Amino acid sequence: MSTSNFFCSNTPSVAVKRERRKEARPRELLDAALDLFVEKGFAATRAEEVAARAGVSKGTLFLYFQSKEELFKAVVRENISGRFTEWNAEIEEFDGDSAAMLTYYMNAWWERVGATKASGITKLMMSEAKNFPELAAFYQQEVIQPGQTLIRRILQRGMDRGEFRALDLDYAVYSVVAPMIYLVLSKHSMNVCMRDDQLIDPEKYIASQLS
Amino acid sequence: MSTSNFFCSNTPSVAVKRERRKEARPRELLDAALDLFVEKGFAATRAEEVAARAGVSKGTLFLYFQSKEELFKAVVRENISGRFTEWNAEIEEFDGDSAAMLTYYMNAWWERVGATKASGITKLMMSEAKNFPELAAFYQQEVIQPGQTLIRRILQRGMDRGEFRALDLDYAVYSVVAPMIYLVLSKHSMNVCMRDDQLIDPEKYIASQLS
DNA sequence: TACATTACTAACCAGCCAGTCAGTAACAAT
DNA sequence: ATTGTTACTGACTGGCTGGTTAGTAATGTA
Repeated sequence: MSTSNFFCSNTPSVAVKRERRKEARPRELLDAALDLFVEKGFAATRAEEVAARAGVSKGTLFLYFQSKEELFKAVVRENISGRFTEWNAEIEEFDGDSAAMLTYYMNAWWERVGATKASGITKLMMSEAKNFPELAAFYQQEVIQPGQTLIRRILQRGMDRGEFRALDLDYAVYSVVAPMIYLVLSKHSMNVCMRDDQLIDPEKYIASQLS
Repeated sequence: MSTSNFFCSNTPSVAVKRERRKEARPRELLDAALDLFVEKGFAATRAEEVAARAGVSKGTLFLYFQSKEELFKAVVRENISGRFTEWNAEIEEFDGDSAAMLTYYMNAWWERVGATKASGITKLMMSEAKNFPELAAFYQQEVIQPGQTLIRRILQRGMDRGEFRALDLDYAVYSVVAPMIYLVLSKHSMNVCMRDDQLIDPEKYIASQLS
């Protein structure tokens, strides 16, 4: 204790100037949380660490988000499920053939989610779903359900317009999703053992899946 | 407290008869550990739980394994890396053409590892490697390294005998490994969203990869 | 039966972390 | 300046878990 008093005059120059920015905090916290969740997983990410990266104290984090799980849900909404309304709208006004539409959406998804940090969430859910059933349920109904519905609508459109043959929808949806999942996993899990030139070229891969 | 005293005479009939079975404990603990690690991941599996499933107390677990990480390493040795010596030996005496050899080994791997609980270890490492660098290093040199070497030997044999065209070995090894990884992941991560009839048929899948 | 050995247990400790809250200081209004 | 509001902090709590150890009881021996 005497020590801490003795030295405390050395460091106060770095004394953090406390700021009040109510508007900016949530986004900054969400950004920090996305980074850390993707990097270390949900369980292994400590709340204090998220707060520190966002430049606030742990207390502040819990001022804006009720719990660590709520923080995670907010990250998912911000980066993934929030986009479904936008995409569902785009479907209405798209007027090419359905194969082109499918290609467009798969590439759009890759650009806006697959290629970004957000895709780490997918991998995270796969590894931790069992340990956090509530989050798994949330993800199921907030991401998987809407995603499958979206693809189903495109496929249905193709069948209605006579562009696709009659399909078992459940199976066909999976055929569309599986390669995208594979892309994401190879991006997030196999980087370690792959050289740059071994990385899959997403655009070619998507094209090759649409035979 | 009065309550616990009050009721304690009800349950002692189930009083566990303590057994001394020094020989059997390690295997029982390893089996329990494999189950739980695969089911819940490394970090989320509690030592006491492993002990309980093996029918001993936590103290006993640490009597046989120095730490949780050592327990994990032992599980990996028991279920994966222990088999490499056996397989390396088999290579010597195999006398078909190298394509058949490759098919044989991929199917053998699927039967003895991929299709069993042990394949869950692969998924586990992918999700938790970053949080446990020492385990990652261990897995790298105990599993990935020998595995790649094994495949390399087969490919090299094929090239030496003029059965395979000249290959970039690093790349070719990955081409062999990737589909197996995909098989394992779809087995452990996508069961939730796949119906039985959607599950990939491993044998056909392997065959289709060998074009 | 008496004694020795040791596999096994259960209570305990130390450290970690999500979540809380009494207090502090930044800013606004007057 | 003075006062009021509230965004923000950091010390604290309670619960959990990896690892330890003093003690207990199962088994062998004579």
